[in-house]
Amino acid sequence: MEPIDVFKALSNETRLNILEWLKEPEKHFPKQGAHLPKEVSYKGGVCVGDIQEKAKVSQSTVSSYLNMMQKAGLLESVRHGQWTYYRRNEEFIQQLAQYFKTDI
Amino acid sequence: MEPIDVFKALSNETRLNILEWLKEPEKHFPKQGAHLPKEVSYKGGVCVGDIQEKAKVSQSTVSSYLNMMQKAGLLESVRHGQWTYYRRNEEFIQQLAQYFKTDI
DNA sequence: TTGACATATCGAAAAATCTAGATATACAAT
DNA sequence: ATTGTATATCTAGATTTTTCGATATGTCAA
Repeated sequence: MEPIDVFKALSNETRLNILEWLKEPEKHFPKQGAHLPKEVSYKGGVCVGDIQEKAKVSQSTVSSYLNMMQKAGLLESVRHGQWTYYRRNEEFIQQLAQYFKTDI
Repeated sequence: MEPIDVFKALSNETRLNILEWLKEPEKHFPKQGAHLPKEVSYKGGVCVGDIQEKAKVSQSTVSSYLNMMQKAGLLESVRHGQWTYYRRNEEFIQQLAQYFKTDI
């Protein structure tokens, strides 16, 4: 875990919003999972396009944001067909909260 | 509390180090408190010069780092004579850990 | 009150980040 | 095969951050 990369990822309003939205995907992304067939269970995953629409930044920007957050460990993704679904990496975020509590 | 300012403050190796050093000032700053007279009790406070020496960045840089961290809420300071002593704002950091746990 | 020292602030160059549009890639449907 | 759609990558200009040296301010000591 690279704390600095995590903090950098969190140092941006839009990225922080994305992380919060993904806590309650069904609330913030009503159309969520529209393309996800049932045999692929990826609970809470939201595709890039839906996130882009809500975040109101360009497609390339949201793509690189998501990539950055994933590299930092905050998100995980799965590609299905032409869509990439991102969701929070709750296990990592849990560890992070622990790290924060004990190390910061 | 402005989470983004906090995360920006933590997005730098040197600043992160300073925060960690200040968890155990007597360990990391052996000469700590050399100028602090006993009647001023400011436990754990370390003066700018000592921090600069350890951080190995310029005086102006360390001064602005400390100011930034204080504005973010992470540090608090007291001036005594010609020295300014900085220490962790543990109460704030505590709240922060809580925020992190519940909101991130 | 002058000189020395600690810290803060200013101004600027270099580096990093932000963000978009253009293009590439991957897949789906026809 | 071709076209359309979703996402990723590339490129580049704008903005922000980093970091320093120079200078200013505040304080102590002689």
